[in-house]
Amino acid sequence: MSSSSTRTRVTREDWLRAARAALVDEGVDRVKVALLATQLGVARSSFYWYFAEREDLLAALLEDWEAHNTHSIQQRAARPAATITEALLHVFECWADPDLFDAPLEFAVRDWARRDDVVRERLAAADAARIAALATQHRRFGYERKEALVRARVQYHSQLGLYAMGRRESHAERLRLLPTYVRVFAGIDASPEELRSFERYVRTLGS
Amino acid sequence: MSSSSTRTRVTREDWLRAARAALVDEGVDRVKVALLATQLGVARSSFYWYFAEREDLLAALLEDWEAHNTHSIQQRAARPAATITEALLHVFECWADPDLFDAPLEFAVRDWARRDDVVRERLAAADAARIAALATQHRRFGYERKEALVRARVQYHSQLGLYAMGRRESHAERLRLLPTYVRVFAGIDASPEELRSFERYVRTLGS
DNA sequence: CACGTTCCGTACAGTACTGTACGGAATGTG
DNA sequence: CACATTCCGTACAGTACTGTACGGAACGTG
Repeated sequence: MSSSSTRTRVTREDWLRAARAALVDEGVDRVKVALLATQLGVARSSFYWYFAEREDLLAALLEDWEAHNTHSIQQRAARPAATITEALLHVFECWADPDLFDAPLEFAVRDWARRDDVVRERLAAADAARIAALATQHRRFGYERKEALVRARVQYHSQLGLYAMGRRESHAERLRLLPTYVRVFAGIDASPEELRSFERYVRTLGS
Repeated sequence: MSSSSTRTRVTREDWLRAARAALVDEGVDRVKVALLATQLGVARSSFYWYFAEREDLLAALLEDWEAHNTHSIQQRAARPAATITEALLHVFECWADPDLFDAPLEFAVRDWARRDDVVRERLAAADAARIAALATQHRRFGYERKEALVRARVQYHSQLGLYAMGRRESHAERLRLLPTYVRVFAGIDASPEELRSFERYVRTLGS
């Protein structure tokens, strides 16, 4: 499936995948062309076919992260909903589905940002964009400007804090606490149908 | 004051200080003898007078962190108190005073732990020891085993989460929210005298 | 003021990277 | 089956580190 028509040994995607893995569990400083090459079983010159230099690889990694994680949130936040609780549950899909929001990658990037000014700015911009998306979502349901922003922040920060703890909630645990979370964030309860709909979504995911 | 009696250019403490700074704002992988040497304005051979090798420096850094941050919490948690609220406020001194709990160092070590198994184990042990100290503190005031542990965890995790956010509360903000925090953690309100006593402590700190 | 001790400068290996140059094997295309 | 294209192996510089060897300058002590 990943093989192109030629007898290409590794693709650009393979390099990116390996680099992302290294970034996530070893940090940027250990994303090295030489290491990835031996890991992939090819010479380093393959790398320089796909990328001009190491920096290009890191830039691509950052692009991917931004497009993926930030876009997932913006997308869910923009989805039409009848009530604020339904709208919130749409965003919650990001926290329940690793395919929508890649938490390990997110925190690897946050580490990276501590030592790289460019990344720090991109991260700050991403945080702002995500919170703005959540605030806009609230405003559509009548919250005035200031309260919408505060609620967006609380929601976003709470979720980041949970991830920062390294706490990996099971789907069961998540579903058990869900109604409470929603009540805290929205100020009102979600309807049983809304909760059931979210549960159905979670059940389509693995584990 | 830091100069010994000889014309020593840099001391072991100077190396440690510089290394700690590098660790905190660049990550372990950029704690390099060569860089610290130019930064301190001496040759690398000075380093090898004080340390056998780079690993020794890192080990010393880890020792310092553990002795400092963990010990501060254990110390405050063990201090005698008449009520649970007073006891809690003793621990809160750690969160208010950077000299007691070095948050930037704490998170630099947490990053480090992601890429080093030994550090990961030491960190896990430190987390456990700190939570145990807080749980023991609760048990002295009548909470039964299970509830004491849960309350200790909530308290510790909440504080770590706040730090993880990079949120730097001012002393004023901290004092304003303090009564609420205490009520949440202890389940009851602190007395006005207890709160005043804590405020006096905070006022002895800079800024 | 000899003399040992403490600390550091210089010089030498050795390793682990990055990026470049070039050639060649495998494939698709006329 | 020429022939260009795609990809990668090998070889060559060059840089940034680590650790070692050794000598010497500066001070403390008898």
